[in-house]
Amino acid sequence: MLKIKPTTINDVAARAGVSYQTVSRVINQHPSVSKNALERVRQAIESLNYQPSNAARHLATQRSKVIGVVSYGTVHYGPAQMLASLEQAVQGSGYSLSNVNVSDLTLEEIAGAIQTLRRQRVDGLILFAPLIGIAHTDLESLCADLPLVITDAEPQSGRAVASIDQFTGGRLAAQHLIGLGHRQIALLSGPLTWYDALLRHQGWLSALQQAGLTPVATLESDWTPASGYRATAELLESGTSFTALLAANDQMALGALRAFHERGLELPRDVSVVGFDDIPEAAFLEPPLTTVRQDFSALAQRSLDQLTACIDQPSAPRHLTMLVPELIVRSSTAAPVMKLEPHSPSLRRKP
Amino acid sequence: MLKIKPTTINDVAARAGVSYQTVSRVINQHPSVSKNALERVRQAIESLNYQPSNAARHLATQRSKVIGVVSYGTVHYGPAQMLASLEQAVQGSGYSLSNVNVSDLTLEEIAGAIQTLRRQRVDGLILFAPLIGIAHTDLESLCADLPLVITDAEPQSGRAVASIDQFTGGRLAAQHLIGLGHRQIALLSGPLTWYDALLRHQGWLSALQQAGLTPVATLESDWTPASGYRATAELLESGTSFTALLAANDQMALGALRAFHERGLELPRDVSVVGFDDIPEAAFLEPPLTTVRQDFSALAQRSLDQLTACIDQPSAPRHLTMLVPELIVRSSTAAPVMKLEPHSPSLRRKP
DNA sequence: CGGAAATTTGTGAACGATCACAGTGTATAG
DNA sequence: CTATACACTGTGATCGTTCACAAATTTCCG
Repeated sequence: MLKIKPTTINDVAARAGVSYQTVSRVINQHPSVSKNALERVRQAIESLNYQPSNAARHLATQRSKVIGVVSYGTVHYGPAQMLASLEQAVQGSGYSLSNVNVSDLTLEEIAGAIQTLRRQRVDGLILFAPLIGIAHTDLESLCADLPLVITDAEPQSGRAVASIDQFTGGRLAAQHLIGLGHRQIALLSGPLTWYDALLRHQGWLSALQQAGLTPVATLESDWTPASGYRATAELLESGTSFTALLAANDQMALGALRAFHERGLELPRDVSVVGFDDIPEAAFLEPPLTTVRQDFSALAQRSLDQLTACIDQPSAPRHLTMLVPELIVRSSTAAPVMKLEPHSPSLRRKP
Repeated sequence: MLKIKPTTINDVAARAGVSYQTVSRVINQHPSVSKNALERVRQAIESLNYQPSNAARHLATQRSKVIGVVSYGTVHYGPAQMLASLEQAVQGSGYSLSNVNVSDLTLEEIAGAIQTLRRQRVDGLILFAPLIGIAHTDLESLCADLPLVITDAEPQSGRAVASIDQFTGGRLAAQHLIGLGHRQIALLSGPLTWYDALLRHQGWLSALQQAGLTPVATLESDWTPASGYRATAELLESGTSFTALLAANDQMALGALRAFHERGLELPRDVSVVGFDDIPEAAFLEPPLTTVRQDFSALAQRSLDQLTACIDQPSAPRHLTMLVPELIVRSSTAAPVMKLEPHSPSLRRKP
């Protein structure tokens, strides 16, 4: 298990015939270095392929230049996209990312993730785990005095929050259907332990309520196409009558599409469906899916900007950023067939 | 910009009334600590919410306990899945992951990524960037004496490689179509700068050749549904006659599906399509997609096992792991309609 | 050419942990 | 009751870097 020691600042100094401090100055672009020394040190660095040790630097400067991320469900489209966007956004900012993905939304898991990141002495924290059920006081004590930006969580006073306005997104989707004339609308939610899922759900309800409607059915499933399929199949079996379905993400909408197809129902003639996310597949489904697009890279950029602001100036005021998502109308939605027609479009109306 | 200093081993020692060394022993579970001291230190750690500094530890022990990852294209399904699986796999191994996603497959980008990871003094490297065009000698000098596992790259002697056997995957897909009786097969490749794309392509060709066939068309696009759609549309416009299409991933297959739909072609009656990846959506498309499934979590686990073996014992022999992907037959493939029938299934045959 | 100012360079201590070794104190044996 | 082993505890040096300060060198001006 021999391990060859990497070259250090001293090796470079010896090679260049200067003191280690001069090398340090070159690395940190300190102005008081003579042209001569600068050149020699540069060459020594080059020829030894020297890279300064982040750990030693961190120890000496008391800043790790690492931003911690606590994520959840990165196998799903939204979180995966968010993570990739964050990675993109830190490029060139001088920071690097350290991500811990929690497999469960328990307080223990979250606490464990934060502790892992504390051991790394991260300079700040971006939380994009839906924190329903985690008391703010717990979070407070876990993060202590760490600069923190929360994503996908309820706005809390005194905390920097950057979110996509899921509530408005939900309203947008529902209003679209209502505007088309739908009055019998079923809801296919994500797991309501996710803050996003809850907010989209509440957004739907808000719009329905405003139009004097109540959902004809409320289903909850787990974001996957399979669960969306099952839930929709059950709904159809139950004989509930509806003309439109609001799904909390595109994958579940896809499962629903499949359930409709299998029963010979056509979109948008027999049912309208609105998804959420605008996954790359959405435009190419049969039919192309009307959905709500979220701008993850903008969210990532904002989160990062806010966090770095907090790090540089802890006294700075905490902002609350809300990005409004965008409704993308495609072909999975249309006006419902007139109620007066003899062959009513309502599905399997109970006898 | 005041920064409250995190608690150190000395704070704990003072609190517990012992020396810092005793605290260190408790942290590292050294046996020679009296029950009394152990208990007091534990309480001090608890009440101060102490977390040892990884950086200081790293400096003293000369091991960072970090594994570096160089990835490419993590917005796409495969790489994203691989990354999530790796994250899953390191949980509890004592290591943590540091990922750098390169935006370009140039030598400079790769070199930059590796340097970033060298500054972190990673204990080992997992490369899952398709390294076509990067000379082995370059790689050799970049990684010097770092334990290294390569994924998605050509087998190199002396290097540990863990891959999914894309070539065989491609063969499987092609053989399936050939077995069904297809003889006019078009190919829809990914960008051939990706090693995976190239290998799948070669696998297809190999199976076709073995059956005495040549592809009726060869398209190359960029993994996205949109590009798959465009390529397929162009193919249809060109009037080329074919009964089946091999796509290098499911998303491009989806784009193709859409192009067929729009022209009134039905699957699998008029055309058969095989994808690659088995994305969660695949089973719910219209029609459910026949595809080739890759086991990313197995790949991640293997890569990690190999790497840790290399780290613990650099002299250990390098293995070459090949995971065979699995053909998932669904409803997008069927035997072609008989050629003898009056209304031939071949598409837009040139006059 | 002398001396002050400015520029450049070097020295010692610190960061927070571990390692190697040298002390304690207590029990066990002769 | 002394000698020896053993369990436990503490001290100094170290890892690779930066910081604060001091020393050495150069530049400038009268």
